[in-house]
Amino acid sequence: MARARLVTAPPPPGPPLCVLGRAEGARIAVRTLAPGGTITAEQSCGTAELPALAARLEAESAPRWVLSDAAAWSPVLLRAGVTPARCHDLRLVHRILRHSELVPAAERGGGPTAWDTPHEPEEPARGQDLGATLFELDCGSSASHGVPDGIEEACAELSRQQQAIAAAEDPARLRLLLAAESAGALIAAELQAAGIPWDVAEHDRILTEALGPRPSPGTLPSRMVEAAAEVREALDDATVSLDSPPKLLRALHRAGIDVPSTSQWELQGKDHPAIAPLLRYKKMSRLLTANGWAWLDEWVHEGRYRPVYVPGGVVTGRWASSGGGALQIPRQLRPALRADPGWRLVSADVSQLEPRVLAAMSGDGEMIAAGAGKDLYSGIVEAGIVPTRQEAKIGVLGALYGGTTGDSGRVVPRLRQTFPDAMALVDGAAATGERGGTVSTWLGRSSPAVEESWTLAQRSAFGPESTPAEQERARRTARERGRFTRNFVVQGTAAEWALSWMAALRLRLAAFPEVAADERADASGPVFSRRAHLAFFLHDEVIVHAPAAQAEAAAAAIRECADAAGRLLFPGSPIDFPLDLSITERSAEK
DNA sequence: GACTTTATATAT
DNA sequence: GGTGATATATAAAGTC
Repeated sequence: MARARLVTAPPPPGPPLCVLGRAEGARIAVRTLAPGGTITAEQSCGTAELPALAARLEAESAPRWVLSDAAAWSPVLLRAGVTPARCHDLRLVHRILRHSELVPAAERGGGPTAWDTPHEPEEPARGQDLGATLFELDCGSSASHGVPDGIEEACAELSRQQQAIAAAEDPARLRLLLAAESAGALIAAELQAAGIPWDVAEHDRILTEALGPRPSPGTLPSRMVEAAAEVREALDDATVSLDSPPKLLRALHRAGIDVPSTSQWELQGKDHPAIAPLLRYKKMSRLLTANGWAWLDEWVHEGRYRPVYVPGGVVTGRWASSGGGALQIPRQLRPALRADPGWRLVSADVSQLEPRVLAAMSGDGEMIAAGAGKDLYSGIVEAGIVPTRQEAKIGVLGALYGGTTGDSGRVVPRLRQTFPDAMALVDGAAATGERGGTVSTWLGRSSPAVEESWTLAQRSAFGPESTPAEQERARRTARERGRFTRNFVVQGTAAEWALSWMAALRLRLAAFPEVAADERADASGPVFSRRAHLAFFLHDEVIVHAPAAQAEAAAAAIRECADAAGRLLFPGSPIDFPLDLSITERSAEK
């Protein structure tokens, strides 16, 4: 696997690097480096002058901005309307390099350093309070809990990272990943700044329809009160709490309903008059507590929902979010996403992203053909492999997740016959994981290594003095890890595709012309009110908020960038990534 | 009382 | 006797 490198890779061609960092006093230094690493210029300014200086350098040379943590620096720049085209996020890059199998172990860095600081969920991350980070920059408190942000520390870390990248097995591939990850950091900051256009009245209407009118504080909405009364009546227990699983479970047992838990899945199908109202109550309770009026008050201001996105927040490279459950917005509330007057929502999601990514990674011609230009699951049906689309879907998901029982267990062996290359890739990843090994995505993000205790437990379980229970437990944890690594390679590569898609799209949209002053969507802020911009991202789906006149062009850009992402990751592959795309004023409940 | 764990819901 | 991945959020219950 590891090929000897006989020559040092030449420095990559490309734009100059501008490293941003704190200098003496309250100054901020901007150090310009040629691609080879030599310093060609250095300037400094106060915080207030930074946006002007950054805007000038951006216009002059479109550098790659080297930022200790784009999440911390972006708000300062965005407030002043500066949107860097490219960046290198030292914190995110550090995390990838630390684990990547493409990087020789000696170059991955020793023990944890200040650069391993995880994303800090910023305290006032709600409302339009983008000034908080600027304040932190002013008073210098961010250094205490964030990554280092001094100019010398940033340059030293950059230099260390460049050395690790140059020593990597496939530097060009790794650079793609690092550029995509860094672009993601800029996109996340911009998504938060722009916000999701949110129709409070529509949200309130959905809540009122489902729950009854907004109740006074401390009381339940009328339809929940009614459902609760029906449940208590049917259980013949006038006081039982429906919100406490243990108490509810005991009450169900007293009424002769034999269920192991109070979950929806166990309840449905039981024949008892309490079941139907209880299930209704649970649905309503979920809506009220997760996305009710309190959520609306807390998270939506001036027609925008501004969640905090956390790029790379999931081990596989997927994004996480913090605040308001942005990635779990129930489909029921989708109609509350509504474009501003005169604007449109251009929504696009990739059909079967993960199976397509698997087909491309493995070069499985049969699987690529099954999805060519159409629904991949239907393609599997048409090829005569399974009788129904539903079975095709269950089988493919079983292959990605490691399902061995039930319906997926029955279908997966047939897929293994039909798509040997694709299945060999995920099966291989699972086998590596079961052995305690590390697997990597297409561009080189690697799964975390197992704990030493895990390896020891596995070893001892198969030694002479182990009990059957010990062996069984070891086998189970090994299989669990196999399912994790099996899924890691596909989910992680899909995340890389999605980042590449958005990174390209972001640059395309930024080049759109500005609309006239009276056509702006002011709530999106000074930067994003003037032209089509990204407004939402969810793993395989984007929503662009666009002036009506730019909606068609935005849709075309979304499609072209999906094609471009496919070619970037899988050059020469016939794989395609068809989109479901729509231009609407209001997001549709799917 | 502050903190952690469990149960249950949601998304892909 | 367990048998499908990755997550976040809430509230109740458990722990110190």
